Amino acid sequence: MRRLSLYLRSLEELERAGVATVSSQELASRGGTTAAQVRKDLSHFGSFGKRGLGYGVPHLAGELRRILGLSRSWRVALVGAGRMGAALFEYPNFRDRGFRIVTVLDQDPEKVGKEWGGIVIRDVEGLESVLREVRAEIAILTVPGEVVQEVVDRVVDAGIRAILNFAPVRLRVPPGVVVNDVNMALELEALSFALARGARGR
Amino acid sequence: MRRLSLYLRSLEELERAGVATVSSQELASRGGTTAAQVRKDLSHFGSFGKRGLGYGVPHLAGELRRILGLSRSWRVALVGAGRMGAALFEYPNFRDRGFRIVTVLDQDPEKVGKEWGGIVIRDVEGLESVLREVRAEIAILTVPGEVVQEVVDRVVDAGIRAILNFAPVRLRVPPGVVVNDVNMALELEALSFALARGARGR
DNA sequence: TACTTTTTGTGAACGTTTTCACAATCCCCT
DNA sequence: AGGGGATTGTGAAAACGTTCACAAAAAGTA
Ligand SMILES: NC(=O)c1ccc[n+]([C@@H]2O[C@H](COP(=O)([O-])OP(=O)(O)OC[C@H]3O[C@@H](n4cnc5c(N)ncnc54)[C@H](O)[C@@H]3O)[C@@H](O)[C@H]2O)c1
Ligand SMILES: NC(=O)c1ccc[n+]([C@@H]2O[C@H](COP(=O)([O-])OP(=O)(O)OC[C@H]3O[C@@H](n4cnc5c(N)ncnc54)[C@H](O)[C@@H]3O)[C@@H](O)[C@H]2O)c1
Repeated sequence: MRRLSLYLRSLEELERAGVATVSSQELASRGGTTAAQVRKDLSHFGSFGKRGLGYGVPHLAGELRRILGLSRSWRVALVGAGRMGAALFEYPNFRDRGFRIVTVLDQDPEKVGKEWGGIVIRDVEGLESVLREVRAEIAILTVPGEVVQEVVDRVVDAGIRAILNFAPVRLRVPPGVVVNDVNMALELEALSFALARGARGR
Repeated sequence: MRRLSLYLRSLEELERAGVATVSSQELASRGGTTAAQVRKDLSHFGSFGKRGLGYGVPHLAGELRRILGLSRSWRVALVGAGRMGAALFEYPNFRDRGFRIVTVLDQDPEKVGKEWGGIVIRDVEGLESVLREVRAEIAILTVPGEVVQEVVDRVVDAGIRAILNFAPVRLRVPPGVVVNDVNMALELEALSFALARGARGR
């Protein structure tokens, strides 16, 4: 359920603003959906509200964090210290939400050994042992599309079961491993489609 | 239809490999879907295949490019010359697919006037006139979440009708303007959810 | 306590998307 | 030229997701 994250984001805003309770109506308008949708989504995981009153903001936020697995922090390995990898590494928002990059790996001898904010870039050569050593649980892959499948096979071998992939390539993984893709080209093409459609009929 | 882009990507691979025709079955397995799905998707826009034979690879690729609006090139404005903006600017894949970044804008006086690969970073102060001057059609926004709504209002004023937003903020736009979000934190949270779910029941 | 107001939780209705199944069509081979 | 094998295009069925509508519950009011 992708919308739970959005609700959590709204709840955190409300928490900071010191609001005590919120109705499904209010959550819906902030999340860009409907009140019935919010209630259905939440009721799927339990009964968190009080009839006539709404949902307790800190309580619901806590429940959502628990459901989403965000009440703990996750150990993340970043493979590919290129431009995209650097942007992600320096982005503070991930760490704030419980995703800690604990190691960075690359193939380029120019980059291996360099230090990024206290973390030394390791050689991808020793990927399996490094990932086990740092007990990484999630891998973010910002390597070129030509090599990403090979890297995937190795991180899966190293025991990783969750992967965030930036290469525009469909990955093959064994059952039990979750892959999410971030495909910006696809989003741009969706815009192109909408503009082209708008310019023609409808 | 988001899947059309995926089919096109497969078709381009097949084109490079010199394959002449492809069946819905083959396209489906490459795109991670089913043969019936591929045929339904395509039949919605016309009848592009030959029964008993499959689809002509170059022909179908051409049709998909036309449908997706990729047979022309689009003029893109990049607002926010930070880390993410820099990674996107240097990424050759977008230009190859017909998205040409024609101007870059930022607020920081340190950055304004600098040159990035032949393009001078302009001051966001003059956003409306710059966007009209370069005839931008799509805006990519890589500015901080605190200011993104203000920037959106201005690019819409400047005539932009398609926006790719990287800030983790829900944008409000008038009807007729399309917004796509790239929300990496959300993708990470989906991984966290899957891992937490896997560790508990099911 | 009884009545009113508010808002949840949820079965049922509705709409959309996916899958199924098969006749129609095309190429190829003899 | 005609039959065989392959694969599309597409209605119909099934699955899935969203919206509706309302009884049940909570809290305030008198
Ligand atoms: N830059 C962008 O804006 C952008 C946008 C969308 C998608 N992507 C995708 O993200 C990925 C990375 O893009 P980028 O722009 O950062 O590229 P980049 O060339 O700047 O970085 C790639 C890095 O991966 C390293 N690398 C290569 N092979 C490796 C291997 N086998 N193991 C470990 N590291 C290896 C390289 O040394 C380099 O540091 C690509 O797949 C690209 O398609 C990038
Ligand atoms: N870096 C990442 O990996 C990452 C990941 C996900 C989302 N994002 C989002 O992308 C956006 C940019 O992130 P970043 O890491 O590049 O930040 P950044 O601070 O490196 O860059 C932001 C840039 O925007 C400019 N800017 C500020 N206000 C502006 C304005 N009003 N008009 C024009 N330019 C302005 C700044 O001068 C700066 O150059 C943020 O919204 C962030 O949440 C970034």
